[in-house]
Order: sequence, then structure tokens, then C-alpha cells
Amino acid sequence: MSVAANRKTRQRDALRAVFEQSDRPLSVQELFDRASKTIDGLGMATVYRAINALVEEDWLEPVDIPGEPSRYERAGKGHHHHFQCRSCERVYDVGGCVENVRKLVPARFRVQDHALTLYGVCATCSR
Amino acid sequence: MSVAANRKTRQRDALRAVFEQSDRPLSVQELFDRASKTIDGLGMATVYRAINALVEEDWLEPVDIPGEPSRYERAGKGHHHHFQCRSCERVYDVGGCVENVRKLVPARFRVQDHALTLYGVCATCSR
DNA sequence: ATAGATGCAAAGGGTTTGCACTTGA
DNA sequence: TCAAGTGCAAACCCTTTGCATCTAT
Repeated sequence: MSVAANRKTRQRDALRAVFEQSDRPLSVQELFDRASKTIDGLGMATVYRAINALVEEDWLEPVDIPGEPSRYERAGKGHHHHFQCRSCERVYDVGGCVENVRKLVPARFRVQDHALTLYGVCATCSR
Repeated sequence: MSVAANRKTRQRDALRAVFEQSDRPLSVQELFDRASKTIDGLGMATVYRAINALVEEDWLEPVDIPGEPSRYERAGKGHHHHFQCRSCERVYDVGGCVENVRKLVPARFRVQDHALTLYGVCATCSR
């Protein structure tokens, strides 16, 4: 019942490094672009496979904004939500949470979880 | 600056009828399946084009659940959110809303809008 | 040595588009 | 009549997969 080995490779090191240097969730393309600066000839399939492996081992977490391809961020940040800037499209973490979420649904609906996405203009863009 | 004519066709009538008979957001596939019962040989492209036209004219609204293809529902229901059942995958409307959403983001971030998605088990599935 | 990782190209889903044909106004 | 709408197939975008090769261990 043991899991896959997960070798240490130049590619995966570079990909992890990109996340460690980012303070916001990244799209696959952003990740690819940044890691490509370090790893010459990096393939998209490698990026996808690495992402899936890192999600699997709980090092990464998907950040899904409605209607958009998944972004990813380091796992283990605790419960938080996300803000997407309508101007630059970037996604930011937002701390804190709303209350009374469970009260919104009819009786007999069991709420296990929730996701909140805020939309607006980020500090940089509204400068 | 006038908009396209939007003719009345068997196909679009059938598609509108499907939405009028549904109390929850529908995926494109669900829509296609249901309308196909009425319209023989209905094409997927027609469904997509109709959806886009209906969204354009504000008769439909996209319902985007993170990580999933868009669903659609009749527009003009007023502000509400959505609940997705983890068992049957269906999406339901939930009335009401949370408060203090604006307070979650740092100063200088302008919040214009938000989307809340609840996850759990619906009344039918938890029967 | 050998299983895991990589790069490429092909294949998969979901959605859009080009084109010839049909149909509503 | 004739532009809008339809169906089909091809094209697209994003993601996954097959395969031969490379590389940690």
C-alpha cells in the first residue's frame, strides 16, 4: 500500500522553487513560463505530471476560480478564500471567512464545505 | 448599435422550454439530452450557439462551479448562490447571502462581486 | 539495473468555427 | 428573398497518455 517514490529531479526542483517564490496561486502557464527560465526544453506534460504528483502528496492545492482553468498554490495554508482581479486576472489569497454559511441551505441538505471567490480590482491595478 | 435578430426556431423553442421546466442549473449535456427528446437530430453546436445567444440577450445566466464546465439557468433570479451535491453532482440554487464579504480583502482592493459555492449532500441523496 | 521522470506527439474532453444547406421573416 | 439558424466536421484549447529515452537511486 505504499505510494510512488517521487524522485528528486531538476524539473521538479525548479517547479517547487517557483511556488516557493510566489505569494499567489499560479496558472499552469505561469508555472511553465517561470520554470522554463531555469529548465531549458521543459515540456508541458512534465509540468502537468509534476503538478498532479505534488497535489497527490499534498504539497500543492488546486485553486479553482469558476470558469477558469485551475491554478495552484502551496498546500497547508489553512482555510482561506480567493480574490480575482478583473483587470489583471491574477488571483490573490484572502484570509478570514464568512459565517452562517450552513444556514443558507434548506433543511436536509448537508453542507460539508464551501468556496468563496471575490471579484474586483486589486491594489496594484487600482493604483 | 442594434443586436442580432434572433429568430424563433424549433430548436431554440425546445431549449427554452427545457430551462422553463427546470428548477436547477443545467449542464450543456443535460440540456442537449433533454432537448433531443423533442428535436430529432439536434446538434451540439446548435445547443452551444443557442446558449451563447441566450446569455447574450440576458435570458440565461452561466453558473460556474469551480473546476467544472459551465451550467446555465434562467437569468433574473436576483442575487443567490449555489450548492453542489457531492453524491449526484447536481447543482441547486440557494437563496440568501453572507455578509461582510468586503471586509475580507486588504485595503485598496476593491470588491465588486462575489460567488459562493457550497458543497455537501443534497436532500435527495441523504434520504 | 530498473522503476520513475522526461519530452514529444498523439489522443481526449469540452467548446467554437467554417461551410453548405435549410428555414423563418 | 436572403440573412439567421442548423448540422456536420474540422479546428481549438487545455489536459492526459503512449512511448522511447534518460536518469535517480
